[in-house]
Amino acid sequence: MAALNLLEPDVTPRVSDHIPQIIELVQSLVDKELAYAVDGDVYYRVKAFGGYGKLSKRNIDEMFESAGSRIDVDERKETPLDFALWKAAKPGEPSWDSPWGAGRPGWHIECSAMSSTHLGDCFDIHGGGRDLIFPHHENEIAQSQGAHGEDTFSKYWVHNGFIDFAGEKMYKSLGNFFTTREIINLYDPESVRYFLLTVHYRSGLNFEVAVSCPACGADLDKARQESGTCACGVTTGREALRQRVRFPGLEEADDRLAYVYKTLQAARIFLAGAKRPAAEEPVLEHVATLLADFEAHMSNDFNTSGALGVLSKPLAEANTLLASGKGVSKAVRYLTLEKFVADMAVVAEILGCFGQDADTWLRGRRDQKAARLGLDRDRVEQLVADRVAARSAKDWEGADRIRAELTELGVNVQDGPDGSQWSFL
RNA sequence: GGCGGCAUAGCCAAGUGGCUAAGGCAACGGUCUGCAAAAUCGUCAUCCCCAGUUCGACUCUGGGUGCCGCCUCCA
Repeated sequence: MAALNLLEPDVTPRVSDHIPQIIELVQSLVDKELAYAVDGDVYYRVKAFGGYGKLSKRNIDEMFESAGSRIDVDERKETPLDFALWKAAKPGEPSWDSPWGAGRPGWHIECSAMSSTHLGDCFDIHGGGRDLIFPHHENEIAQSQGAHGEDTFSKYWVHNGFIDFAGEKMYKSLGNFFTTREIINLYDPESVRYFLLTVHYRSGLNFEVAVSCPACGADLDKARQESGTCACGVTTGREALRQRVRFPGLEEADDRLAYVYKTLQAARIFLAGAKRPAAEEPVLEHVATLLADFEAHMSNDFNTSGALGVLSKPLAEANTLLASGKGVSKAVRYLTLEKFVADMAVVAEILGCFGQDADTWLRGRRDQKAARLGLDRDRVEQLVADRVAARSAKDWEGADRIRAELTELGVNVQDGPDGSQWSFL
């Protein structure tokens, strides 16, 4: 979690530490006749709670009719929709004493009990996967509002979509999923975070999976990923195939992140080497509205995708300014870049992205890749130095020869006003 | 079978009852560069199908198709 820049929860409550609160909550529902006890079980009387179904937009009357058509109904319940708040103990199960005998909590009640214990009867946001909307969250509402009143419990619901790998399902030959650990071993955790941010939280997210044949290096299409057999005739086992997995979506995210960091880095270098103008002047249009545009999207149900989108124009504007001061005054150039850097810091704080030191991030990215590819860095540095020497002697042929050599190694050299930098192709 | 959600360019993905339907990737064409890369500029969609409502719908309603989720002691 820390690697993904997620904050630690303040409280991680355990059900077994809240049995008294749970019993108290169940009792209050019984007292209000919203629940009834049968043979040591306690069930919620769904029909007695008027708002049932409002979260999942289900019609309760239709549900009463169709419920039970697929499963056997416990005859002791008043209606099939009634759900357990407390279950009588079965032999061998952990249990606690209660007014209804030894038993354990039902499967929704702890959320109601623990949320009111730690957050109070009313709180702002309740999250969860969209698969939990019915019945889990619906039942939580029935329990909490039944006990505490109609205007209590969560003000907003945040239901997130799911992550898929390679579309509908995973391939048998690859296994069914990849862990976060496996993925951040391959890609920078911040790139993963950025990738997650490129879609709205309510939408699902698909990790496209690319796999190449260990024998010939050809990319395997879906059918071949499934079978593990390449066109070249070689069949690869699951573990070996998993070693060959790439996530194109994450690579794209990683490149985008690098673009942002490079821009930020260049802007900081520029500002460090220039003088701040004495008088204030209006900054260029896209940078001027960056923060307001960004926040408008974020304020609209955490639209991170839209928010990321509005960063493009100011980013390009900054890069244009960085490349040349043509057409703008020195003051506007400086002040625009200054505001760009400052506002991006605010954006970084909100997103948990773009907040690292650009030099460190960029260098770390390159070093990690060099290590993974087993690149001989000393040799690369030497070749780059040789090429710089050749260039300053205007030995273009020699310089080109060295560039070709570096290309062989998968390395690209960029010539800039401040010298030559190398990176990966 | 029932209920809920989604369906936007080659790919990813925002968005709106009427103004140019964001942005990214890819592609193509410029600028820049000794070469190149990076950067930058430009080009690239009428929004799953059918029928309605409306002066006008991609955006609303109904039907269809496809995909996802739930209805299974998993919270």
